[in-house]
Amino acid sequence: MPYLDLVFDIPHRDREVFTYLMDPNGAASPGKRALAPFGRRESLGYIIAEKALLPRDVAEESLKPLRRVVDKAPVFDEGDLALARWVAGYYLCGLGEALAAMIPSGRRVGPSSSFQDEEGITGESLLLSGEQQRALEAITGEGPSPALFYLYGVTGSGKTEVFIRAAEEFLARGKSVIYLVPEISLTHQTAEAIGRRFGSRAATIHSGMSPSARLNEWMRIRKGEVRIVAGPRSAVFAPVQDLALIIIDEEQDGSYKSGSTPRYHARQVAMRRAALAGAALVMGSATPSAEAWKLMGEGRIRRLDLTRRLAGGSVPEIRPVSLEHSPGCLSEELREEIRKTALLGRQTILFLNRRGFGYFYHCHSCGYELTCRHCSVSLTYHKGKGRAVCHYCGYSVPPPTACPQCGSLEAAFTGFGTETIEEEVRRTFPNLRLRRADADTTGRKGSLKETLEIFRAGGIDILLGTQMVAKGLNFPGVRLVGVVFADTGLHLPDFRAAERTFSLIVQVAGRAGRYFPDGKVIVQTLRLRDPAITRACALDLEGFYAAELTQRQALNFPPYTRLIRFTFRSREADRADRSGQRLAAIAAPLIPPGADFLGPAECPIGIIAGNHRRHLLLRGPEMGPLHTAARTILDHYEKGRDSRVYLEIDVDPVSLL
DNA sequence: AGCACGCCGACT
DNA sequence: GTCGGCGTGCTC
Repeated sequence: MPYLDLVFDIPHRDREVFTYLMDPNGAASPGKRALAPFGRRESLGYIIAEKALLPRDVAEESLKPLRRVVDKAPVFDEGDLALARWVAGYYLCGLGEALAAMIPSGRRVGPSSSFQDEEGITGESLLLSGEQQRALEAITGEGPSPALFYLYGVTGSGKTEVFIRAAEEFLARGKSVIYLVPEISLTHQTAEAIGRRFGSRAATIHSGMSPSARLNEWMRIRKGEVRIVAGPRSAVFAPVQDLALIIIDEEQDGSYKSGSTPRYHARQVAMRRAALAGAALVMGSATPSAEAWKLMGEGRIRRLDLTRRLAGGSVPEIRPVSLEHSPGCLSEELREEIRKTALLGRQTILFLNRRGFGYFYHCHSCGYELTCRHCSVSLTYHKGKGRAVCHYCGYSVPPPTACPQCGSLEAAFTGFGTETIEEEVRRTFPNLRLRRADADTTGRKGSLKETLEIFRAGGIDILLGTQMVAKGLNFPGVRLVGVVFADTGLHLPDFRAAERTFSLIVQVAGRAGRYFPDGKVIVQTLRLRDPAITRACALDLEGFYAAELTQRQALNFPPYTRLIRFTFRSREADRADRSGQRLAAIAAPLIPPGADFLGPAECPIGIIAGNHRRHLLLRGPEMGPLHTAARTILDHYEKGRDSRVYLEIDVDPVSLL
């Protein structure tokens, strides 16, 4: 066939498929990538089809030949293409953008593989508890399709072992498994464990690998040499043969949602892939997302409970403590428990979801606030760097010695971050060994891993950190967990704020006393009565989700509705305003029955890096009609759009900031 | 998303 | 006069 259809990784406006002349060697075929003359340059394109005839409106003379075919063997097949088409349709992006997100960008396939076969690969099979055994049988047994499961169990109840056993069972049947884990924190730990267990039959694909290493693993997986792939969200696209099971660990984790086009959610893609392949899907967490909880309640996902902590641990005592009358950021109770823990020769984790030393500079005389020049957020003082820094764009200034506006000395940074805590803890407990782990201390590679290893070995008494110490880590020596300030994020104008706060507290609390019955958790707060905090401290999951779902339903928010978010960005505020208003005017007559739209409005963070931001939310009970409406709206919007306004589309947004 | 073309202000 | 700022438009 003389012609080839290609797509490119560009946001498509009107046209997205480009036709080229077949290359003379005939090396080109669908599924391979090729360099092609594209505009005034050469671009890497994806060959999606061959064809014999040209559409009426295309002249043969306007076609160019390919420059060079990049791949010896196809990097994607019909199934991948079908999935890419679904991603492009669901997330309203170009087919080329979808393919680019699915397939590693490496050009050359080299040697090496993630894991090697070692001695004793088969060992370390633990005896399962009754609950674990029943869960395993449900997942691996014959059942109605689609087989959707949720392994719901407290931290330490042995979810991972059930996942691995289920994987083993499917591998024994000659099938393949994808095992998804959240970004960074759990990726390496789990991937290593999978590698140890499955040797060269396992592979991992993660952001730390070079593009060629990723492509290499990708090709091994495609050839069927690999039967189990462990990795973060992009691993949901791994081209395994005979897929029979997808595992999603820590299902509620935000890193499953992509932050750039296509803004896909690995859970959504996994459900689609599992359905297409006739595979089972099993998610797991101690704190399911509200979406998953609702589906379990409706019986659309089968819930499998793990209620018992293994390894002799028990549920720790979780005590909410008011920070109101504490002079610093450590309450009397927390200080006392740190002391007691140290005397027992055990370890403490302190958690605070905020970096820096002070996050809000305020002048009591004139009311001045120190904010970023390019973003509408306040600057955070980082003592280590000696600068006041913007966490959104990196802009920084030397910390003022007096109010920059009126010169008053009644001006200072208030509020605390991990650096503040570090200083206070060192002052209060000069003899205890403390290490801080946050984005500022883990800049260089491997430093977090090193800190965690020292902590595990007992070389640190207190581990202080942000999110990165909160999840999935098991340290037998930990007795005490202190949540320094649980309220961060609760005030955010985001309908998921309570859910995030709740699940973070429960997750962090799970780090305490996994192997001993005397675990203690202290949750410091200024909102002792906030239901997200009281219910988290009582480990009242049922109560929290019931109340949260009632609220979501009353306010018409997910999971009772679906959302599509349109975000407008421009250097000029009025251009962003006008584009938002224009989209609203286009949308108004096209809103499906039962649906509505919110906005346009200024985004909660109105300016980031000098870009003024406005957004509009399309909301409705079903995604189907919303999609149809959104496509029509976008078609109209494209004609006569302001070229200085950037529009970003987010289907099922997780954050509205 | 690139990448060139083109149309206005600063400088030799 | 021209160098280069970036705004605009096109890509088989």
